[in-house]
Amino acid sequence: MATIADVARAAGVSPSTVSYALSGKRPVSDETRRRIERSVAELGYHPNAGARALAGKRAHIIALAVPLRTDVYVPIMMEIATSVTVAARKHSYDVLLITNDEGPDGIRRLTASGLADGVILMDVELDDKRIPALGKMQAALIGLPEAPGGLSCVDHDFAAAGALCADHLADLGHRDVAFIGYAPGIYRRHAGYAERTLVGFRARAQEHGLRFLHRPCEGTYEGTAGALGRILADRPETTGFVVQNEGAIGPLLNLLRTSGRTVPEDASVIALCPERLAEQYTPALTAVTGSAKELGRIAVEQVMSRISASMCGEQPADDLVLLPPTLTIRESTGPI
Amino acid sequence: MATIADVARAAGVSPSTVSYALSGKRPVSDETRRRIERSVAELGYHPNAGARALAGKRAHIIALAVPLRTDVYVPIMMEIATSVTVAARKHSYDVLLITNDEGPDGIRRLTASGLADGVILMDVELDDKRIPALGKMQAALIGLPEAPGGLSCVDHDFAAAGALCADHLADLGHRDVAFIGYAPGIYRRHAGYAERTLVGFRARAQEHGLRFLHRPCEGTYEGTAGALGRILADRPETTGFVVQNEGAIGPLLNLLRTSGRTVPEDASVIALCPERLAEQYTPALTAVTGSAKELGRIAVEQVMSRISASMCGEQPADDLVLLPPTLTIRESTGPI
DNA sequence: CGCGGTCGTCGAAGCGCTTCAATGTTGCCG
DNA sequence: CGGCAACATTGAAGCGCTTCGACGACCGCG
Repeated sequence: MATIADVARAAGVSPSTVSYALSGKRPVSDETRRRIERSVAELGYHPNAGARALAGKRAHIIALAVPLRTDVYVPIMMEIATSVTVAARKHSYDVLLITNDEGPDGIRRLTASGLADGVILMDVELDDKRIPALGKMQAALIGLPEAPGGLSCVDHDFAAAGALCADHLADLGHRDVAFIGYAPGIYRRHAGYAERTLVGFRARAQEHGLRFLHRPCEGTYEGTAGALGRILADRPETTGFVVQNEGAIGPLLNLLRTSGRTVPEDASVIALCPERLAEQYTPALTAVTGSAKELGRIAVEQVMSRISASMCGEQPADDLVLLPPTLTIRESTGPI
Repeated sequence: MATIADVARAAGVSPSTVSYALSGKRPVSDETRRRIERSVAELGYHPNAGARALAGKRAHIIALAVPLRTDVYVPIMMEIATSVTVAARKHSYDVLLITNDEGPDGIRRLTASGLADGVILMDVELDDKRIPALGKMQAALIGLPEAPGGLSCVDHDFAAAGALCADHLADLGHRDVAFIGYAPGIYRRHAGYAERTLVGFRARAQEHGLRFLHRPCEGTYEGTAGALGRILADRPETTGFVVQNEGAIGPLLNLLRTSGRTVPEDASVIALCPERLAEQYTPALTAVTGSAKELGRIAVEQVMSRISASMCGEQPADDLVLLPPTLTIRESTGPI
């Protein structure tokens, strides 16, 4: 394996010059730089990661803490993971995967060993036990904790998404609407995304003078049947439905059909879910969506900026980004 | 951050003794070891990863190359990724994520920089362009390439899975069966898993004297409708269906129902898909499954054994593991 | 009692890189 | 033409760890 000394010898300069030429931290004459670049290419030189980390005091690695939980829509997690990896590479960083089963200790280990310069925490809960473990480690959170003090966070603007749903249904003339949400356990756990969506929806629905019901719902056929049954029993005049539980979408459409309601003529359904999911139903679903890719990309920018700030001895600025959602009108909503 | 020297000072020994105590590469008296362990705990010492990699000539990191493709069932990928991470941690290894968009160069970079000691390639194709880039890097492949010469591979035994389907349908008395496969493009690409399943199914079906049709099928409602339509037109007496395309399962069940066939009374459906998927349909699907977790675990064992072999100067043995599939009988198959 | 052999410990070298202080070189101004 | 920048380059130190060879202490054996 070629070392920096090999390159230096081949280019007829000293190792330090090669280092400076490659890092650009000091000016190097064009002539010298060219010779060095040629030698690097010829020898297929790549700096040794360990040595670089040791001497340079940064590992050029960020850690990505993925959840083990499976009650979230997994493809989204994967999408975020790949967008994080791609975005990190743009900064010449690599991505280390850590799972929750090591718990907060995993994060402590990274901090203490200098393996990673920063962390991205996915699927952050309101009161996430991983946050205290961060210590001095630079971090970006995907999801909003209760107390984001001094941390960088990025998330979908779920409140805006909820509001968008209310707007759309109100615009179409619906007066009685129902919100079919996540499983009760999720609300009990005070998952931020679930609550914020609901709050946004509720507020805007009230502004529009809509009457509405919220029904938590397990993402199963039976769960959905129960939720829908109670909605139609409590308020049979309901014509607008908002679903935030991926598992309930298919059942809901079937149940509406079998109860004699045609979508979108008799009932409008609007989903809070990824594009791909919304498109694969019949009828294709009007949906409010956020970009998972964007989430990952921004989280990377946030850690990167924190890392470079902390390298310069500055106090990294905290930062909160809420990504605006998009409403895509498809075939499942219509005027009443 | 505490260093090995700090620990040594606190324990009243030399740094090398601490190193030996922690690695166990040389005997250390119980008394000394205890003092060292106490100091380690008190100081919260974790060896610096960079220094360890530099001096020890191994990074304690394996890379995991995940596909960017989305025409595979993503949760499986995620499951493999987490099981790899968990298994790697058991060996005190961490996992670095690399995506295909860097292509073979990404792998070359890892090899040259010594960032990773080994690689696991997921979703390996028959003629995978990443394989030549491996060079001297220790690797395990998840999936079977055309020429696994000298490499370690692990995959589901798709042929056995296909055979299991044929067995089950034959046992139940079905004589005319259909295999609803992946999209034609997948067969044209000669994806190993698709072909092997089909081969295994075909051979066993013939042994049982079954008559059967194979229909590639896009994973959409329309695609499935077309495939099923042709099957029922060509051979209306077909009563057994094997589906290997996740996207076709839902549509198939609906289509059978609307064509007046009750499952499992009039037609049996057996799916080649993950458990979780099979369970969520009504009726719950009889399915042939392999364990994704196991795939990841074994791949890790394979790289680990190769890494330690190569550290000892031995030639790592190649290894091929095909995981036997399991048939889980649920509600979608019955005697005819 | 002396010799070889363990056993436990230590000092020092070195892994490949970054970075600082210092050196040599050139060019410009007064 | 002397002196002082500014620039390009270098040697050497050191990051924190592993590992090798060496050393002293202690044991049992002849």
